[in-house]
Amino acid sequence: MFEVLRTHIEKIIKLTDEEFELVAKHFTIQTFKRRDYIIQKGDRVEHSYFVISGLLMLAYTDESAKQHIVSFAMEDWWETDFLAYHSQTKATMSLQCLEDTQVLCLSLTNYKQLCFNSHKMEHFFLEKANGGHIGSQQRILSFLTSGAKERYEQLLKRYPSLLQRVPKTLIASYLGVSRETLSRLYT
Amino acid sequence: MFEVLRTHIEKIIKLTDEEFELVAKHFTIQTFKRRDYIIQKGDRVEHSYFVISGLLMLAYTDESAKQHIVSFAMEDWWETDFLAYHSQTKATMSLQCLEDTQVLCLSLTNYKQLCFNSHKMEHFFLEKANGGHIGSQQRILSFLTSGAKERYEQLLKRYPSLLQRVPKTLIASYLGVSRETLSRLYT
DNA sequence: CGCGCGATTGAGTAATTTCAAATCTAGTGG
DNA sequence: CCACTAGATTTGAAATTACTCAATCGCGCG
Repeated sequence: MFEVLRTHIEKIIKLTDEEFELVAKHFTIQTFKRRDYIIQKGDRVEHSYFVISGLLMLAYTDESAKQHIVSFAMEDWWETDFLAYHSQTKATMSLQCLEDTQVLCLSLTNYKQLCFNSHKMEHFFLEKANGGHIGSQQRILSFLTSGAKERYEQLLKRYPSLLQRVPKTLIASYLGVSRETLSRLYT
Repeated sequence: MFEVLRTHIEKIIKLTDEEFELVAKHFTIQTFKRRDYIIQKGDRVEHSYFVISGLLMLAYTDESAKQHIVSFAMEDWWETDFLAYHSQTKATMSLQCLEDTQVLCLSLTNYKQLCFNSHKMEHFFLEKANGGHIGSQQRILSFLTSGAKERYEQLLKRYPSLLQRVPKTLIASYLGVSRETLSRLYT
């Protein structure tokens, strides 16, 4: 279980066994079933989640009950409603399981403690945050520069497994087009 | 000059005079004129920039020479081509001055040194990176959930001064619509 | 076999783009 | 103070693209 986390962290910083032991203590494990909500709109967001196995979607539901997918989170990803998490406000988005999923949970308190006590871990989170920022910026770029078709191709190129794992309706919602339009793109 | 930076940093962490002295040594000052490029596509990106005064735009130019604005950077903002900066690759975007602008430059080496030597500063950058990630995610959300008109209103609400400072053509390019469409929105 | 979910297709409507032309505005030089 | 110009903005009209709503198709599962 925790080996996945360790491997993940050690892509960025090296930890001794004792150090990793200490880090691991800050996490709890949880398992969810397909369709379960980890976070629902309005919840207090106590944790961020590291996905060990399974697949999540971070989605916003608008006034007319339409879902918009901000992000998919597969194995090795960190996800939560980061705004609500860091600013301790109510969730505006929901985090839902698209498959049976196992996650490691990190409370905000433990996150801060980890950062405060370990320069290395703070560095790790800094790298992750930078990566997240860059990734989101690339996604913004794709909205500005590419039509839906190109965005679709880019997505499949980057995450080929996604098409196998999620219905096209959700892909469409991630791309920002209707499912009908997506369906008509590649004909 | 540097007081602006200090005030900015101290919104997040407190520094003694000596500590700030040390931090300040890692920066250099540069001034640019309106229309100057700070970064051009293809450049090595050596620095990230803290805007003291003036206004920048971070933009991507596509195959058909059309500009797409990823971000405006006003006073108190950090900007650069973060992907190129952190991964030490050539710039894919350009950073250009929309007004005469004064910036503090932080080289990647100095950034790393600062992080390595100062837990506080690393914490500062972590907070900034988290903020950047959250901000970008909100922008993605606005593309998914809102039409161009709403995005325009949100932008003006958040940065009322922007309309005074930049031509609408650029606003349109930031919103992802043609200038003609933007012009027709509020009639 | 038939139900239900997801994907596709069709038709009409709405929104956006493109290209071209007209208008407006701020700053410059006479 | 005025005329002029360059850049910015607006407007018009046709063409494209995407959306909605509805109907149909395909397939796995009880």
